[in-house]
Amino acid sequence: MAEPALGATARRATLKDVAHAAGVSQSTTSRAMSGEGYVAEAVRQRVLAAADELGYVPHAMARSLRKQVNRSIGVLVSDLRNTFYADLAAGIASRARSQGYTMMLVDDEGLPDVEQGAAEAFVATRAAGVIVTPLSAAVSTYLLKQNIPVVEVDRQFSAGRCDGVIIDNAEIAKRMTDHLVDLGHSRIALLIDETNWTTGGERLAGYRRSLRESGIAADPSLVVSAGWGVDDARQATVDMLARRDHPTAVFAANNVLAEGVWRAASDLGLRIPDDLSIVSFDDTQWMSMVTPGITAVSQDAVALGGTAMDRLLERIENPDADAVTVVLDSQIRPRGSTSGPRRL
Amino acid sequence: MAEPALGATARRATLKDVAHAAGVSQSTTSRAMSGEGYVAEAVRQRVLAAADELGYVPHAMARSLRKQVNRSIGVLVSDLRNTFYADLAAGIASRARSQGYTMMLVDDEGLPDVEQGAAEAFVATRAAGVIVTPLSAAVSTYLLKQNIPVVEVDRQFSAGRCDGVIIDNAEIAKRMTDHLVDLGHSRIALLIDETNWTTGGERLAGYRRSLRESGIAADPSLVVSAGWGVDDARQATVDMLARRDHPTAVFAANNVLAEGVWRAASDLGLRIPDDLSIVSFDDTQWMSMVTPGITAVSQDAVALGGTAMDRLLERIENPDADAVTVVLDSQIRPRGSTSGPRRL
DNA sequence: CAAGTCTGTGGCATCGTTGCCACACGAGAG
DNA sequence: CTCTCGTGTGGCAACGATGCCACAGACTTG
Repeated sequence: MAEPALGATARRATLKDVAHAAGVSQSTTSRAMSGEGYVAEAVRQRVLAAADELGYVPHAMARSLRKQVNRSIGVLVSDLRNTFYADLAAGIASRARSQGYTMMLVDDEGLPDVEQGAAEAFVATRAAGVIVTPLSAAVSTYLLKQNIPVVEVDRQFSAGRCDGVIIDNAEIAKRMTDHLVDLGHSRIALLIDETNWTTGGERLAGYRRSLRESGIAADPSLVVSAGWGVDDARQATVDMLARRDHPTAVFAANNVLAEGVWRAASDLGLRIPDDLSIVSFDDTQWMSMVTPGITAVSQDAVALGGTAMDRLLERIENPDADAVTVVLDSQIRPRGSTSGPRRL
Repeated sequence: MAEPALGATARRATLKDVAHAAGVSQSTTSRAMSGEGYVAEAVRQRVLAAADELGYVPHAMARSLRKQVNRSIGVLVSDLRNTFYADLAAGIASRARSQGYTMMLVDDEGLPDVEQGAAEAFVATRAAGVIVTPLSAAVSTYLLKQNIPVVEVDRQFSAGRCDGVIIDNAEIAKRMTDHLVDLGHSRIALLIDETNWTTGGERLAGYRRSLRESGIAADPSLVVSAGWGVDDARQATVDMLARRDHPTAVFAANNVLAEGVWRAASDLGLRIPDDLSIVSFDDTQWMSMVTPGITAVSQDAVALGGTAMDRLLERIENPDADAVTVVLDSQIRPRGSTSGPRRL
């Protein structure tokens, strides 16, 4: 390939330039490059050589404009710095790439304004589809109205109106709570960030169902709203444990909260699980490395992302099929952070 | 905004449609929407109302084609599942968004073919610029030849030919090794994945320089090439520690390797730091949570990404300025994983 | 030998925007 | 009364690629 002309404005080569260099028309050049339609072998070679010589790369946007198709998708996640979302993105990216799609990624940082802006950007670029961990029903509603296929992943706000890929949060949260109940705990705290999303809502519902079915009176003061950060969760835990009727076990509703709980326990010099049992939603790297390990609900975020991409591709293929919600498996990984409550 | 007509093909509204609905020409509509040029206030209102009514969203690609500018950048990282790269991407994403750029993200999974493919995709979409953690000089060379601004981050293969944002790997690796030497270690292993990238190469160089300046004979068998995964590193560590002349301290060249070392030590029932001192490059979440904590080199990946984006923006602004390499700060976080060697 | 088929090529409209240019109209100046 | 000017509007040619269509030869077929 030739070096760009020094000093020259170095305009990028277009089809026209290639056509001119090869001494044929644009139509023929286009046919030669794409392999569609009749082109004499000698001419094809000449065109290909000219294209290579000029370092020609087809203008994807021009092509996309003309063909009215776009092989790029939008992905909207809440926090790339959280491994859960990063893994999700990795799963989507991997599958998208293998299917020849490019991925526009936006981290909305939990801000609805950013989410809305990203959705508009996806519409503006005429994305073939969007995968989103939604903050509310607004995104999906907007995108569907704009006729863009949407897959909600992790959380669901538009079940029935668009596809979703989730795990059974209520069921697994119930089973996790059952585990603590079976060990003899009756004062079990749930540390949670929000309960308006389906994730939080269902985890809370599962927790409550477990207690109810076990005949344990639910104490509302044991459902603690921590904020969004590690330090908030740490503080909330310290406060909670300072109470006279403190819990003997804590269920952290996600990995960030779990870190806060763990650090609080560490600050307070509590022995786990003797002084306090800890379980968590989301199995992150550190939970299998600390001593004792943290018993956690494990969901495969990469698979979640890959499945969401599969769903999106099928939806693009077949836009009018009924909305599908795929429920992936999740497991409880029992580790050392749980035991029976210490006798008071 | 109106619902899309049921059953109708629901073609997305274009400028033409808005113009027709407002009863004016496309030119006027364009002017009304963009605010450039003369438009009577009454007409502008009418156009805006029509646009809103039709749910009109400008076609970014058509605009980009016509205006010959593109506010989107390409980002190419090696492994989104590694928090280092995820944080890097988060830093880029945040800054890109605030500057009104969209981000196309590709995870090359360490594969040169994927890297090259991504570079071609970025050229095809006429990205305004690219930020890359390169696998070789090939990407930058290719993109620069195509006249696309490039910033290399974390690693550098084209110093002087394009911008870079890195830390001083050699210096900090030397200081980390010094720390071990100061504690009395003389058999210090370096567990490393590769030494061809500037990261690995410089970390090795720093390690060697420290030993040389401390008058410790370098034992080549103590520089161990582990593979890329945790299990490879774990196995390599087990093998290394089984040797008669095993090291008393291990320097893991990144967080993945460190996990392998840590798990191996755990498997072998070694007490840290009494039986083995461990230090690591890259300070990941778990290193401050395990007991004892792992002494590590901490670099702010989010800041690295943000700075790379800043660099790219300046480069786009001023394409002909000399190439700049920004060196960010890094620190050693001393924790409990290091002490003097046990007397044999 | 006329009609039809197959191969190979170029012309041109089109995708959705933008922005230059021309033009139209009313007001104010000479 | 003409001339200029400021305002407001529409026509039209790009941007880069594609694909329909027409057409030109060479060849087969009845």
